[in-house]
Order: sequence, then structure tokens, then C-alpha cells
Amino acid sequence: MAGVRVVVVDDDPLVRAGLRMILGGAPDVEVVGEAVDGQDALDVVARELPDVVLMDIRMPRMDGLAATRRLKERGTTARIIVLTTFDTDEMVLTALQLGAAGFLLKDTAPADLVVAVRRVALGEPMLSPSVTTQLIAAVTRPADDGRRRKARILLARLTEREREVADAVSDGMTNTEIARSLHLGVATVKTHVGSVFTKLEVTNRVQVARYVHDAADER
Amino acid sequence: MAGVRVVVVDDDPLVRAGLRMILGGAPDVEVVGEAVDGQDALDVVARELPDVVLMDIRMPRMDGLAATRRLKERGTTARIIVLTTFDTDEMVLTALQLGAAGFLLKDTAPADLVVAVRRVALGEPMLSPSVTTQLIAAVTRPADDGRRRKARILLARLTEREREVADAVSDGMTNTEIARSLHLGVATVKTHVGSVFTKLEVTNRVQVARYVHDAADER
DNA sequence: CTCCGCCTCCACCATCCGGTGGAGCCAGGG
DNA sequence: CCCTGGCTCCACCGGATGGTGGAGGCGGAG
Repeated sequence: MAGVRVVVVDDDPLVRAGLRMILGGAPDVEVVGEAVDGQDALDVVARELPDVVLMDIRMPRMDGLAATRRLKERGTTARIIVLTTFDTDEMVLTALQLGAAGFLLKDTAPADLVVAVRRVALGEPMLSPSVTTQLIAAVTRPADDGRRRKARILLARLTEREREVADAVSDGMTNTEIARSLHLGVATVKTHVGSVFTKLEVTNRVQVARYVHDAADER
Repeated sequence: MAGVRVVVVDDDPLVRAGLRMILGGAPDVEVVGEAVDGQDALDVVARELPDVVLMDIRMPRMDGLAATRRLKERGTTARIIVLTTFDTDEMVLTALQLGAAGFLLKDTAPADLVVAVRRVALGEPMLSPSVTTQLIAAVTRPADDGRRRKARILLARLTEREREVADAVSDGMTNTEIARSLHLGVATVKTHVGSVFTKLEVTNRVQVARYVHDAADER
């Protein structure tokens, strides 16, 4: 194999030159093209069919995320590494959802950049540590946020039976259906539903459903 | 600084020896203790107060995930790297939610293992490529799963007004409240609620709330 | 043993819901 | 110009819901 073919996309000539120099130092990597914005990138990638694209985000005309989307829509085989100075949560998630294979900060060490290009060319992902941290936060955070905890606490005050009834209620069952399904009298169900309302401090069953769902959605 | 202090936890003596040898090759890393299972690990970590713990998952008595949870509960300052042969989605997410700083497969190259220990000691995360891939999948996937899409499609059939009413319904409001809040007659609200039921193919408002919630929870 | 909490049920009643079958108004498209 | 679809409202009805007060059984804590 002739090495990894790379296209560099950045509106700053200095950055392009720097990347060219860094990547040029690796014998198995070859920079086969440059683009100055997203629009340009579409053409260059179409012409050069590179293995990897190093894509800046902030660029005139078309930004890196939009360009990534377009490339993916066109079914490009090139793996895309997003390369930027800033790493907001939103950008990270957006880029990855668009199918970016890597997300690196511009403070990445030259050696790591080369490693990233090689790894991504092999189909592996490569993220900067802080990006990984954000990603971990993204899957960890939802595990315990505000109203979730409140819902848990309130639901914990329910007795076993009440909880069963509350679950049934939030499945959209009527009292009669619940009675049948739990082998109870309708009167009993109504009693339980009543105490659920009191304990959760609500006045109708839709609100019960909200609490149960909030407390539930385990991920 | 005297180097990174590491405790190795694995029930297999061969694995422990191997790790000791790999890490021993690095002058700035020192293996200060070993444990043969999770229970043991708690003691050793409490005694040695290491910077980093290399934790196997499959172990007798107490597995690595449980041990990680316990350590975190006790407010340990040690960063934990989970080290295992297998990487099921579930384990990865669980470990990270428990606060593991790293998740490495046992096929990791010795050099990378040392790098991981150093990076984790500095507070950065370190994941094997395949683990990173899973993590990306985990944050990308929820963007469109089964009943979510169905809910979206059904809700799309609602008119503007009906959608407003549906939202109000799933906030737990009564028809009268909705009427007031949207400056409508109660009769109108009832009409809208009726068509919402028809279009969503449900028979009561709790089920409407389910659809709206399913379609909603953007992440 | 007695009290307390939970579970089970009852009756009564006002209100809310959900279903049905209308009707008038308006804007956009054929 | 008429038809369609969305929005607004009306009346009527049976059944479901939510609120109140009460009662008996049962098991555990004091």
C-alpha cells in the first residue's frame, strides 16, 4: 500500500502548512490535497478519494460539520477527523452523530496526530482525552438529574401495592383493567390510586405517569 | 514525585505477574500491591492508597464492577482502569457510570498499557478503540430507536393545534385548564383531544402522554 | 395486648372524560 | 366557484374518575 492518503481542510494557510509538515514527517502518510472551506472540501475529496480527511470546523462558506454531513450523504469512503480549537458538548455529539471517526483538539501533539490518522484509516475511532471525557459525561449524566431524583424519592414513599397500581396507571390502564389485572376489586384500585395521588401530590393520573416515567428511564 | 503507584487486581497469578513485568519496565510506574479479587482489592487499596488500580472484571467473591462501586462509595482517590477480555456494551457503560477512568481490553499492547496508566494518573480517560466505538454508538443510537420513531411518525400527523393540546394533556392538565391556557372553549379542547386520540390510536390521555414523552426526550 | 400501617372492600356524589353527531368560519387548491 | 381541511364551538350521554368517610382483617412494633 502506498500509505494513508490524507486531505487537509482548513481556511488558515498556516494551519494547512503545519499539518502538511507534521504528516509529511511520517513515511506512511501522504497529504494528497488541501481545501480552504467546506464547499472546496467536497470537490477535493471527490477528486482525490482520500482515506482520511482532517476537517476544521470554523470555516467560511460551509463549515466542517456541514461538509461532513454532505460527504457522508454522498457515501464517501473517507474517514473524517474533526480538528478544532474548541470542543463544546454540542459539537462533539453532532460530529459523532454525523459519522466523524475522530475528534481532535488542535493542541494535540504532532506524534498523536499521526497516530490518529493511522488509527482512523484502519477504521478505529480517535478522540482527544477531553472529548472522551465529555462523551463519558454524556452517558453518565442522565443517570441522575434533578427531577429524576425527586421522582425517585416520591415514588419510594409508595407501598408495594400502590407502586403496582401506579405502574399500571402509567401504562394507560383504566381502574377496571387494573382491577382485573391485579385480581382486585375496583374499589380497592380506586383507594390505591387515591393514596398514590396524595403521596405524589398530584390530582390526576397523567401526572402519575410523568413521575413513573421520570423515575424509570434507566439507561 | 516517586512515580505512579499502581495496584493490580486479578485472580490469575499469571496475569498479575505479566502486568507487574510490563509496568515494572517503566521507571515512573511502581506496582505497590496486588489483590486476587474484589474483596481483597478493597483492603489493599485502603492500605496502599494507590494512584491507579488495574481492575479485572471476572473474579470470584466480588467482581471488578462491584469492587469499583465500593471503592467509589468510600470516596477513594484512586483512578480505576477496568481491564478485561470482553467488552459487552453493558459492562462498558456500567463501568463508566461507576466512575472508571479507563476501560482496556487485555489485548492492549504493553506500551499502550503504560501510557494508559500515566494518562489516567493525570486524570485523563483512556479507552480501548473498540470501547470508544461502543461509547460513540451509545450516544449516537438513542437518537432514533424503535418506539421513539413510531411516536414521532404518529405525532407528525397531528395539526399544530392538536399538538399544542396533546402537549398540554401530557403535562397533566384537565380540559378546562387547557381551555384557559390556550384561550379556547372547553368544547374545542374536547374536540381536539378527540382527534388526537383517533390519530394516535389511543383511548385515554395517559397514553397520549406516553407518546409525547417517547417522541420528546431528546438527548 | 394494643396500636399502627397496609391491604382489602363499600357507598355516595360531583365532576371529568370520551364518543357521537352536528354546525359555522376561513383559507387554499382544483 | 366549490370542495377540502383545519379551527372553533354546541348538546347530550354513559361511564370513568377523584374525593370523602367508613369498615374489617392482619401482622409487626412497642
